[in-house]
Amino acid sequence: MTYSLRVATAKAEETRERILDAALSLFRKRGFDETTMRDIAAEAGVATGAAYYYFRSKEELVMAFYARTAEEAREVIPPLVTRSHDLGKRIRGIIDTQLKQFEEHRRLMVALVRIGIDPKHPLSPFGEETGDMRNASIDFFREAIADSKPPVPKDLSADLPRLLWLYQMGIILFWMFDESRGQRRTRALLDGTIDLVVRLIQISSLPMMGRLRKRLLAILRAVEE
Amino acid sequence: MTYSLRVATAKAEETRERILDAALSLFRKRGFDETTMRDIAAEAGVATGAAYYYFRSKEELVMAFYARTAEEAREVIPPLVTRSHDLGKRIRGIIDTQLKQFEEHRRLMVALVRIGIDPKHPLSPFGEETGDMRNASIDFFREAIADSKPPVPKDLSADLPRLLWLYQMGIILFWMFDESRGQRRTRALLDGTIDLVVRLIQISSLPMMGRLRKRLLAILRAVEE
DNA sequence: ACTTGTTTTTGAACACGTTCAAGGAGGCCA
DNA sequence: TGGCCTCCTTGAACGTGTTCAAAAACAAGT
Repeated sequence: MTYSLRVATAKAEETRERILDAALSLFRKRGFDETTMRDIAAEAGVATGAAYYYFRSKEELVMAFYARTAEEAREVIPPLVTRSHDLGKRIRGIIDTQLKQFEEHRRLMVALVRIGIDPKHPLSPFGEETGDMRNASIDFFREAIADSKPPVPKDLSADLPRLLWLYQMGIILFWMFDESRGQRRTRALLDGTIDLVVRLIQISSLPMMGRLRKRLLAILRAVEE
Repeated sequence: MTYSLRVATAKAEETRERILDAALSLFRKRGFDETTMRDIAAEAGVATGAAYYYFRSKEELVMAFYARTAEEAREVIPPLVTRSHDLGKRIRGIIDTQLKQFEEHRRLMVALVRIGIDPKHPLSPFGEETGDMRNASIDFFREAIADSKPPVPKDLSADLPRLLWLYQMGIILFWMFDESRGQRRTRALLDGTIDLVVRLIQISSLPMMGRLRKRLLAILRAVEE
């Protein structure tokens, strides 16, 4: 799941990397729309068509970047989660890490959203092709709610990770378009809502709230069919 | 705010309408991406460039459709809201009406979302240029919470309409990609969540919950700066 | 009717994402 | 060495959204 087509030899791998690096460098300097595939190929010192030998589309270059960071995350996040039992801190840690990874290319992710919001598109975060990456990401949250303080009721533990992942996607979306200095509006949103999420889980854990939990889960089921 | 450029004469208005109708007809038959501007112009019996005299881009053709339904909504929704005091029914009515309006062109709206999700784009529902339409839409909800059963606490009445509008946008987004028969997953989502929203407003209205309301509003302020 | 200015229409031209047929480059076996 | 196969590379060509200079149609004043 490295989002690259055919790479059999070392030289090919090197070419692919050169193209991806050229692309990212230009994207950062001029923006996604302002960079042409011809530019990228020229910068990488190959013919125009070469990029399409390794990447199916311009957007897939961005996806390759995303996949690269996702691999990094798989090494960074798990140890981070075990560092504390506080649920809020764990969630915050996961999200902060991802944001930091994307930081340099914040606006670039817009290109992914534009096409990815349609679940039918191959590169959609909701689609099939990205399933492995998505599941890995969801598993971060699965780890986070295991043995956490406050504890998560058993009947939520199957679905909550997916809901938290969705929450994370929302935050990232907001962050991408947050032009405030240092993206401090996103900080405010995180500060306010993570607390809320944890509190909500806590409240719904009360014995008297079993009915509420069942109702919420029923909605979730109905929506997912 | 009709999303049309220069229309000085009646004949021009007629040409514009012919182009828009040709576009919508083709979009519905073949889909947005599969329809070319040359197709549209040919169908309307004009030269390729003519479409760009009336519409700034292919997407603006979709926006013109959206604006058209928005005008319709302004006539249909207000009387509908006064028909009942039940907050849930009112909200449901507003959303159902919009969905019905879009029904025939459900997948078409994807084209708007793709570019509109970026608040910087002129056609974004969050941007400046669409402000009038957005405000009109928000006002539907302002009417809905006035004199409603259950009543809405005063300190929420300024912000709640915008929040409900956001909720509606989320529902519409979900609906656009809902391929279940008759979009019944969206129905399930509505059935479940409208009740929840109303219940939430109800609970937060309890006198003891003044602090919670203040906290939520503080988050909202911080996020909006 | 002629002039002048404005609105509308035209279709060629441009830029860019993408495709593809053709041609190396390098290995492997006879 | 020659033949063959796979992997990689090339750059021209295609389709499409969009622009634009020029022409046509029209309106109004004289």
